[in-house]
Amino acid sequence: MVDSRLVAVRAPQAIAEEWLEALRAAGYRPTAARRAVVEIVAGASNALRPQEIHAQAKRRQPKIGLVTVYRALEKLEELELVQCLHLPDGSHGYLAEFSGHQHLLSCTACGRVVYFEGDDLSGLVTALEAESGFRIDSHSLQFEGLCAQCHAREAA
Amino acid sequence: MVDSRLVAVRAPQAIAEEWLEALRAAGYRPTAARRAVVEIVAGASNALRPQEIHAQAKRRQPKIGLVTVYRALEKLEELELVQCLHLPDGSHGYLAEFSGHQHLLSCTACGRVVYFEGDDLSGLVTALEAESGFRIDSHSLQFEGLCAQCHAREAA
DNA sequence: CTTCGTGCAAAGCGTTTGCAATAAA
DNA sequence: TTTATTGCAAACGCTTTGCACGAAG
Repeated sequence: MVDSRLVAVRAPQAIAEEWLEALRAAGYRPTAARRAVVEIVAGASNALRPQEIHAQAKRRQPKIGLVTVYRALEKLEELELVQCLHLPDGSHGYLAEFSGHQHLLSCTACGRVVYFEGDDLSGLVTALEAESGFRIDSHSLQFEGLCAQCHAREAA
Repeated sequence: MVDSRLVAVRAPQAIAEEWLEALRAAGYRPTAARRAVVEIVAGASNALRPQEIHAQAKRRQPKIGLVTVYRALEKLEELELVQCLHLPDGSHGYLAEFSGHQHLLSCTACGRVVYFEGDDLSGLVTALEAESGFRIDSHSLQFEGLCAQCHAREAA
């Protein structure tokens, strides 16, 4: 039996301030546009597409362009503050990257994402390396299903 | 400790004939274009992009179009003969789908793919369902690393 | 003033669709 | 002949790039 543990999420504002500080430390300017993107992604509980982030950001910064969102995400990804995941339709979703090695559980209906950690794949990795001759560097483990709300909605 | 087992691969020609028969059975016509695509994908040891398949297919069927490759892959995927995986750059790679639930181990250097089965994630799934409220439908587990050849080449 | 960031427009890429010509049943 | 299939071109959506304007240090 493998141990798992859902990950506690910190306050979005705290994360946002932390990210802006990290940007500053890396020599990037904490502009209004970047602040908007940072606050949206830090406060989201599911993976957001650049378009969705852009739509939300325009409510705060009406003149912000989609391109600026892409470029802000690029910086955040570079600093390992957000992670990018490939969605089924080929586009990308961005979400906060928490410390440590974690995996995702995503809802196929609403896109909600929950993180967990505590998988222990080391035994499998060792066995595979011995059998295949590969040197295994990384793995990705992702679960999909329906979250409680969507499950209830489906039943109705 | 989790058990793993590498998967034995059948002869490419046998797979190709099987796929053509499956297409026929599903009411699709086994045309020259489809034969080319089928033989290429069935004989590949790594995931191929539509463009790569097209390039190889043109050597047999010079007039074949990229679109035809996409449509052939669509049918093969529908019949669950090939599976499509999302590559890091956002494009897709296609490869033979073997029976049973299997996972991949891919080489980051050369693209070679090895399959394995025997992971047991049921305990983790049960624990996650209880903690998150999700109903988990599927999971994907993928390992990346360097295959023996590329590992040796890197050392040189 | 110098450097970085922005927005716009246009290009790039993988993929999909519309349609007339073609090949299979 | 009837129906599926093909190839071409064009459209599409997501993402990236070039460039001049604007803002931050």
